[in-house]
Amino acid sequence: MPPFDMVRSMTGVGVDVHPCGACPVRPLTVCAVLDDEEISRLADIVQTVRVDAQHTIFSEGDPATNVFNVTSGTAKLYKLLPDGRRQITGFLFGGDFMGLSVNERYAYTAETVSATTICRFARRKLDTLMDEFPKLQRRLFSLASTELAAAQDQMLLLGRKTAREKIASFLIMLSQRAARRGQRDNPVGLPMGRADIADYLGLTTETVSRTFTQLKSSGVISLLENNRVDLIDRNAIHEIAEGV
Amino acid sequence: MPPFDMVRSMTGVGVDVHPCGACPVRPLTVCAVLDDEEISRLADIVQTVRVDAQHTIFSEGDPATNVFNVTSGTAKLYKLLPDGRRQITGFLFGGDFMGLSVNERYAYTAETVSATTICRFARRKLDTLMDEFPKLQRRLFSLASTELAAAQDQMLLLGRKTAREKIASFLIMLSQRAARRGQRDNPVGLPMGRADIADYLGLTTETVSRTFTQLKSSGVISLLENNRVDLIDRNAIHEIAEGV
DNA sequence: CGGCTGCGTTGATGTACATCAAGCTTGCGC
DNA sequence: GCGCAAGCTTGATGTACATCAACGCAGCCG
Repeated sequence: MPPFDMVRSMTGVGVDVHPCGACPVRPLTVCAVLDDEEISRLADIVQTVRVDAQHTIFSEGDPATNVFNVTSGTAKLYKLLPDGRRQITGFLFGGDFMGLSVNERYAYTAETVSATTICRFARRKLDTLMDEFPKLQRRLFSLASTELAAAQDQMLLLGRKTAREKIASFLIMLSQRAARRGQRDNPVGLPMGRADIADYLGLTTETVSRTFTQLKSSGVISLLENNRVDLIDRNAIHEIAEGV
Repeated sequence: MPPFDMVRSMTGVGVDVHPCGACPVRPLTVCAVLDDEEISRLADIVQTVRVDAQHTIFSEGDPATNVFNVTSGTAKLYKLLPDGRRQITGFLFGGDFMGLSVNERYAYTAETVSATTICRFARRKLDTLMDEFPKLQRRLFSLASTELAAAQDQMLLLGRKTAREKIASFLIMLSQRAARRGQRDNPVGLPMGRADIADYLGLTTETVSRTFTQLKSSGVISLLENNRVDLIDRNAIHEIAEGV
């Protein structure tokens, strides 16, 4: 599957879904700090595209010519080892920025999980705009700081938490991020499959599955239809997540 | 042990070791992008301090009033779970910046490993200076991007690599960073103890020790005095690290 | 000098999670 | 409606690494 990075028409990709002015996640994103005048300058260098589920946005090693902002849907970032072992380094939802860790070449592959709309910026043009609007630069720096803190949390999870604690942490994280997007924080939807969850948490699909059933048996969660999870005892889940 | 964050005189801490003009790691750090005039402005808000081994610089949860730059020695950053499990999220050597992931409060504890000299900046003053020198801001953003990419590598390591691959990756990383500082890339010194290595790689001290002896037996490394490691077959180590 | 302490190594055993292997459910094409 | 494929769950077994336990070897201090 060719990356759609620079391509305008290919399977599963549509262009110009909505203008920046009508962006549903503007207050969450990098755009939050810009006024209407400045947004229109940003709009000049952006292209909003729609991508179907399970499509590659860009691949590890590609020249990093673009950065992206997810406006709706779900995407994932991952790195591979030569024998196929995979680590998902992050899931992206509406409002999330993709490409902060970029240096010349993408250090990971980005793929959609569900149908997704994203804004695409040419990096060079965004750099120019950053020089013009220092608060844009400040904003991106602040986003990078936050993401760095999240990465450190994830290291603690991967290096030191048990399967049970990992799943509990994952559910809390999804719930909190849904709330930030203005959605209900319970029940929490799982747009990604078990394999993706496993590769995000450093587990196997079997262990993920078993741990869900175990949490269900102990009464702290309930598995609903459509891959949604009811956090019955949120407090207990939180304590499990923190390893108490 | 009280953090020395705001304290000028306490055990193991000395002040004003060298001026910025004579900074040995200036080309590696955030300061690389500033000219002499600008450096002198930076020097106004910086304090260079010397800290003995095994001292806490700041603790997780403290108000993040300062950021730091290590000029010599070794420090480590770590997060704890309530029951004492620990994840070291990074080691810092001369030239490394500390505090990029900071938001109001420190998200981790910083401790010296060996005797260390660090530059301390008041965050508020650095923020002001960033507004004045956009290239300073750009530089910090770029450092944050690089660190984010490193964090993703570490996630792959923690989530998907075997003990053998983790140790090999660790040695390669130390070697590359030594080279970047202008030091020899072989043999590589291990200023930290086995327990620190274990908590960085998500292992136990026993497994770290066994894995070192195993790598020694297979002839790719040799353990020298003073906790130094000779990378005999660098190529083999690289391949082990990448999981080939 | 001798005993103590901290750290690293090595050995014996245990276990959380991986691996291997079926079933089960759901959705889709024909 | 039937057959098939893909994904989830559950069970049996294996194993990499953790845990528990000695032991060796400096460095240090009395």
